[in-house]
Amino acid sequence: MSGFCIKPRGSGGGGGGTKCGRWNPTTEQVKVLTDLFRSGLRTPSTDQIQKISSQLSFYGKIESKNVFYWFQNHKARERQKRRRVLVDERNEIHREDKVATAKHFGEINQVSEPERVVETLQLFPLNSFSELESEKLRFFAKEGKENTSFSYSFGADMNHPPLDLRLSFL
Amino acid sequence: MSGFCIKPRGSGGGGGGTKCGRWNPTTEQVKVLTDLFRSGLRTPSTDQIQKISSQLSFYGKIESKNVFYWFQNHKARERQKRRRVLVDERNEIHREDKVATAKHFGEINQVSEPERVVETLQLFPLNSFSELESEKLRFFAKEGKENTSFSYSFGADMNHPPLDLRLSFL
DNA sequence: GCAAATTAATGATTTATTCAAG
DNA sequence: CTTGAATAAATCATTAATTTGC
Repeated sequence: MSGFCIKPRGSGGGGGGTKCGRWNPTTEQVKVLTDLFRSGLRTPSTDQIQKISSQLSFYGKIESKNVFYWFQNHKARERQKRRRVLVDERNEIHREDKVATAKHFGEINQVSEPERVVETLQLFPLNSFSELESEKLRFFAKEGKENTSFSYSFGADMNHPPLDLRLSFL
Repeated sequence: MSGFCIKPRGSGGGGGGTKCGRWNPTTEQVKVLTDLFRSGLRTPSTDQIQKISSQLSFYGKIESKNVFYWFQNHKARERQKRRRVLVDERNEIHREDKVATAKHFGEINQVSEPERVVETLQLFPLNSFSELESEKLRFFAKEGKENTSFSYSFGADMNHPPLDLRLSFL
């Protein structure tokens, strides 16, 4: 009966010799976990975690928390991956915001001049909405009680205007 | 005159499939909106919506109603997400065994004197957790009952046992 | 071929949010 | 308004891949 994890880590010092520092899943374990994930399992319940762990223990040392962490990490990193792809697409396509992705393969209207009409936007009637909007938006026409001011400052990208949102809410 | 959206085609009968019909927020816009949401804003007033929209128009085409809908949708979806989690929990566990939380694992660091009680770890039984873990994983500390059976079959490698995962999901 | 050095993956922790009870 | 519950995001840390010099 060789111990599983003999010594997590020495307290001080370099904590060097960590032998059994962390779970190292076998390929079988990873395969099962991945398939479960692909089957749609995202955040297994405690019950599920226990069962999975129990089953996977056949293939090697494993604890429930490993399963828990695995799903957390895998889910997060899949999402991260997706997000990055989307961001890349957005960045590469342009900031011109035309719906470049013709998901709807409908008639591709050649918006030859999307041309940001920003200037017009600035003229946007600041105290009334379009008809359509007014119908929907008059419901919250109850103005809020402005108390504090909220200033929003951007990170570092000076590509955009300074934009300090001085909104009279919050 | 909501003419930001260049009408791709006046025809269209129901005015349906307008290509430009849908607002496509830029990452900057989303960032600002998200930050506002995180700052506590849930249902902005008309004034607030106008100001936000006005500011965000710097980054691309946007209308007030977009802001309005964004907040409505975001709020609703956040809530929906929570509800969904709760429902899942209730359906699958509906007991004291809450969902595994990472918070409950965290204890390793703060211990003043870790004390090499590691040997206990060696006793780690395959279907229960060590004391240390049990403290953290007490949420796992319940064995499940098997409702449905989920049989998992491996590819080809017979190096492993049959392994039929009997999990109560899917 | 082989280790030391470096880089890429990924397991494990910590931190910041969210909604909603009390 | 405060706090409980539960992440998910961000981060830390260690292991495996790989590169490199010999």
